Amino acid sequence: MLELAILGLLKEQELHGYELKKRLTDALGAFSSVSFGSLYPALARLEAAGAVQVVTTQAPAPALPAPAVPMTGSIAGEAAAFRARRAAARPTRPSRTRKVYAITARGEQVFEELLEADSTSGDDDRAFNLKLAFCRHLPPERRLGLFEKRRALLVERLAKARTSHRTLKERMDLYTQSLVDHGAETTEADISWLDSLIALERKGGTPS
Amino acid sequence: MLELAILGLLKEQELHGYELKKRLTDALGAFSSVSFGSLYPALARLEAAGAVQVVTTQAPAPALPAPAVPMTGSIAGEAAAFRARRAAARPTRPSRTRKVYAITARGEQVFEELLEADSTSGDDDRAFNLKLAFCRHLPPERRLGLFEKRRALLVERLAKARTSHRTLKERMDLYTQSLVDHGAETTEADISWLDSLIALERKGGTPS
DNA sequence: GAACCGATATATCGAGCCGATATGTCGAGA
DNA sequence: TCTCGACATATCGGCTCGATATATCGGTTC
Repeated sequence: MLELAILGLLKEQELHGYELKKRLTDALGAFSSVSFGSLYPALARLEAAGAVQVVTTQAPAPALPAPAVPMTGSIAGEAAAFRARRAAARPTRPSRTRKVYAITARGEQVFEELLEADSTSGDDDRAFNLKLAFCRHLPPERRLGLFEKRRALLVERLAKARTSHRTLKERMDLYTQSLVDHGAETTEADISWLDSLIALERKGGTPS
Repeated sequence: MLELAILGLLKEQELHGYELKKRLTDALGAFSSVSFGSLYPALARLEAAGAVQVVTTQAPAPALPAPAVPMTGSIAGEAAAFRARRAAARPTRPSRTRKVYAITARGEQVFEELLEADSTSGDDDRAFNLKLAFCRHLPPERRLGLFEKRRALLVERLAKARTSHRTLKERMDLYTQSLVDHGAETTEADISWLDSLIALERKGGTPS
């Protein structure tokens, strides 16, 4: 499941592990945190599978990522200005011992397989959020299929929750009842949201 | 995290592993699925820690296996109810090789510790749902503390999502933007729900 | 200028959880 | 009879996590 995120990010830009982790937690931190303990093994797996490839080690890679940091030569003062500039625009300063990864042709193939695979894990929600974050790489009809499959899953989950709530209401205490109720409402909201996504898709409003 | 659920169920009734799994997936299946691959090791851990205890093996199981347990289980499944009905209608003859577990005094202690522990895992949501399903065993003021701690976490998450959405909007495509938006709305709804739970708690409407 | 701190960067470890699978019993039905 | 599905326990490999180890670099502090 992490592979999908890694490949999705590498599809856009070559990155090293640390930066990869920062982008993952920045963009999707609310939904899923990523730890180094899973990131680095995942990168190793992908490399072993030929899906990614180390393109740079120990070098600042002058070609694309680093836009030639000017490095003002003044010695005294303006530490505040320097700090502000560093905080505002930070183009990934080069450092020693980093491994920059790039996606391979095989990796592109794996990426698409992962995007369309039925989530093997029981954690459907996280998987769908991840897929949504990268579904722009899918052709429109497959994207639509992804949305509708997700919608069907949510409808089924809602139905199960409703029958469960009806048949077990007497046995459940108020807290569990409230939990199930709220879960059902959340699922309803998810379905409505998916409906809006599907409608947008049918209209043809496909973004970049 | 599974320990909490196991102890919570065993607090109400002595059960064997298979039945334990069925009740878990029946009642909380919408939120978290439980597999044997985690259930049996968890039971072994709990037994090693002295939190549970095997009370019956090779159960002869006459009419009433559990002595003086009034079956007030609030967490029970539709299928479990069906089985109970069928068992009442026909004389149950199961079964060989099953291990019925009971909670110990030490287990009760562990249960309360788990209920109040800050979730060590990154999976806060599942953990809170589980805690809510068993929080009736907590004294009211601790229950309130649990709710308010959860509320604070959600507020923080919402704030982070909002700033993230503001600062990274340009980088994100429409799908990811929609995902973050919907996540924020869901979190808002969660906070409102928690507010209603807190209000109910302050009013003193403590159930069973 | 030395000593320290935080950010950068890679990597491993133990433990928990999951899906899949193995093993075996039992009752119902083809 | 013999197979099929439910019951029941248990293990295996794999993935993810939090914690931890290691090391460099820039900036702050004394």
